[in-house]
Amino acid sequence: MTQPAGVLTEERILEAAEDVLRRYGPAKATVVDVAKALGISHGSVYRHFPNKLALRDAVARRWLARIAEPLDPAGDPDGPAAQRLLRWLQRLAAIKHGMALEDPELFATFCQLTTEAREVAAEHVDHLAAQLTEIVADGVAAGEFVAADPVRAGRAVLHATARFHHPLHAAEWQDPAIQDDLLEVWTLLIQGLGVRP
Amino acid sequence: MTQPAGVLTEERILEAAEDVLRRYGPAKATVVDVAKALGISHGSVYRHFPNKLALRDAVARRWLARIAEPLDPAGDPDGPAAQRLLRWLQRLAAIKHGMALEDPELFATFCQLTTEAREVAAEHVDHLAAQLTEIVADGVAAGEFVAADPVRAGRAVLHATARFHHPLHAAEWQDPAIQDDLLEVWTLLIQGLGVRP
DNA sequence: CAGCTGACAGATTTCAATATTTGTCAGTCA
DNA sequence: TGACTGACAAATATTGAAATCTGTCAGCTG
Repeated sequence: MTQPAGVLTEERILEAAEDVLRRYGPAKATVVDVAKALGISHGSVYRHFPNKLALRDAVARRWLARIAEPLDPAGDPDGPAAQRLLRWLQRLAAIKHGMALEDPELFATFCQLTTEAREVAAEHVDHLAAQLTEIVADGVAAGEFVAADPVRAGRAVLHATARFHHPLHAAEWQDPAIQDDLLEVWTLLIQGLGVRP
Repeated sequence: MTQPAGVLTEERILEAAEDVLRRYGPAKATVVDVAKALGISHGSVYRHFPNKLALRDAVARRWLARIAEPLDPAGDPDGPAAQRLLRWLQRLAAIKHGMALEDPELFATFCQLTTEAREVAAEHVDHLAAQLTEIVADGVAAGEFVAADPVRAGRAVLHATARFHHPLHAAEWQDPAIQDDLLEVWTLLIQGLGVRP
């Protein structure tokens, strides 16, 4: 429980906080627990974070950044934009669905944390939308897509696929048809109702 | 509290149950309350509904039917399918957003009831998807849309617009930009990324 | 003196006793 | 006879006293 010293950095506090949240869940995790895990008094934690909420927000931010990082379109630059878009959506869905299936309790913790940290979640949404914008813009540059405003189009794609990545819909991910549903929505988005296939 | 007799019909019990749910909320509403409102003993309620859950499901079913009814595409048969689709989506959104804004407590009751009654909610989703399918099929018949399978397309449109009508997203409806977001998604769905405007 | 401790007040949570509710069923009543 | 009652057991919810937690700060320590 008492960890050998080293400097007390925000990083180390976050590490411990994440651990405690994992172990006890969001309802039971206390600042005292975090301090105990670090072998310090809980007062010290307040030297680095103004309050418990800020600490939680910081944990949520790290968590979400870790999700967005491997999705960066720069990591998958080849092929038609339509296909890259599909791969991006499927990867995002796979990450979330994986979390939800493998460790439902941890996922619940994650959900609660992120829905409470509205600001942080909004940043994350912006980040994801920006990644989609990049793909759409590439598609436009390649003459593959027509989009007057790739920024708005990127956001619209994210919104249209909320059911497949928004944690609120986690319960629906149990249904194996969810994969097909995503494909179907993607098809609509790409082709539009007005285009011959 | 004690209502004059008349025959004790399921209809009257549902009426009373809905009233009690409205008044007390889902957490406090008891079968005893419902019986009291009808001036009967709570045992009598169990003569018509096997248990409390079935009673709640029945209330939820009525509630959802009342939402779906005015949306019937047969009530708005004129104009291009794309416009009818937009009107349908906007009407659905307006109904839900209106409930959420005007009487948040009642809406919360409604949400809890429907998320607990998974079966009933699924029926409702099917019902809405069928209405969308109708519009899409009309569009295809008129040569306005191309959709290999209007049933799947209808479902896809409903899924793609979940953010705008699914009660889970109610918190996001506070943002006035939600109207524009819907328009944007609709545009994508109708035009597709691949069509010149 | 910068970084930490630990005692403290007020807010929040826990826990166990107490009360209410659900669902059943033998019996009443018209 | 068939619709209804009301007493009952088991499950669930409420309550309030006790315990814990959050956030502060005066003072310690290296």
